[in-house]
Amino acid sequence: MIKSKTTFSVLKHAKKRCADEGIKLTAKRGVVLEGLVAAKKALSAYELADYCRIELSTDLLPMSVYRILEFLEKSGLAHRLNTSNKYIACSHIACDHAHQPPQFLICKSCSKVEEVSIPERAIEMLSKASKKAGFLLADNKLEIECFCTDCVVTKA
Amino acid sequence: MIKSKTTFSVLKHAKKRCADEGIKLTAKRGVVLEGLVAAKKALSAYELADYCRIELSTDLLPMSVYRILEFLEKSGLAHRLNTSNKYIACSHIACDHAHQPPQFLICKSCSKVEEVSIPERAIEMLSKASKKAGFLLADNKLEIECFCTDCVVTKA
DNA sequence: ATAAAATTGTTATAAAGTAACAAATTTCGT
DNA sequence: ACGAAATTTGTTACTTTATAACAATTTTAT
Repeated sequence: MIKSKTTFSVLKHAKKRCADEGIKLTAKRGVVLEGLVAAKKALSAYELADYCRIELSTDLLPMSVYRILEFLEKSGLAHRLNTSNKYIACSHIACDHAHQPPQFLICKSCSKVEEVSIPERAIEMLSKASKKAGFLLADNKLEIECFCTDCVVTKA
Repeated sequence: MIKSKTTFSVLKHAKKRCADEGIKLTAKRGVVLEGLVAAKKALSAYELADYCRIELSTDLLPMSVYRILEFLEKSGLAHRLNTSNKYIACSHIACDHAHQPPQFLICKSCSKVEEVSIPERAIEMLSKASKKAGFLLADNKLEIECFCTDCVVTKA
């Protein structure tokens, strides 16, 4: 399989970042991350295991995939989408600056995911409304169910 | 088991509403809804089956529970929380007026759930940010991960 | 009363996720 | 470089979550 320039470049950044921060990106972890970056969409742990086996010639048991995904998430290289039980590569791996907790727009129809940053002001309003109800925002992560433009068009 | 006044009252409202709207709230569906209302928290389908068996003396196979929950959701009597794969009774069963799509504050520590309505203005901001990224909000449902006051206190 | 539709029962199985422990590898102090 | 400790990976078994497929029953409407 020929790695796209983009995937290659993202992985290079990831490796550099791990080296800098003392995060151990082992061979297997690298493969899982590569799969996630190359897939360019959210994948379940099992789908990712399939992807690694078929596209990257690396056999991985689900248990290993889960463990590695947990690691990648802690290291900020991947995100877990709780609404779909899938994982997606962080879209900021190749950036060097720090980032806000992400918000995700998830297409209900085709599962396309976009990582965005909604205005600070909107978060504040959520925070305020929560506080009023006796809750404190855990983080500013948000998973928002949407339809992407493509799916809206084809449906109309 | 002695039904609390509240549960009883909510169920009465639910039955009336179903009668009015031609929704068939059968005996089993009634039991599942009763369990959900009485539990006063989000339950998985399996937890709910246990609850119905133990507290309400009604045996229900998971398959049935899932089917009934699907029905209750369509009828607006219950909500499915996608982030936790659990279900919760709609907090507006006893009201008669129409309601907005709900937002949920979910305690990451104790799973307590509060159904709220965040300000229209906040939704607008989300909608706008989404549109900018090429997504259309599917509905205004939102599941927000929080810590409830109790859990924040006990942790501090 | 009876055909059609809706609901429920039943069995089996798929899919998602985790626990527990063993083996291998890496790290680090001496 | 050597061996103890820590980390990572392999392996097996299992739990939890969810659905498919079809049969039996009940309800609804004509």
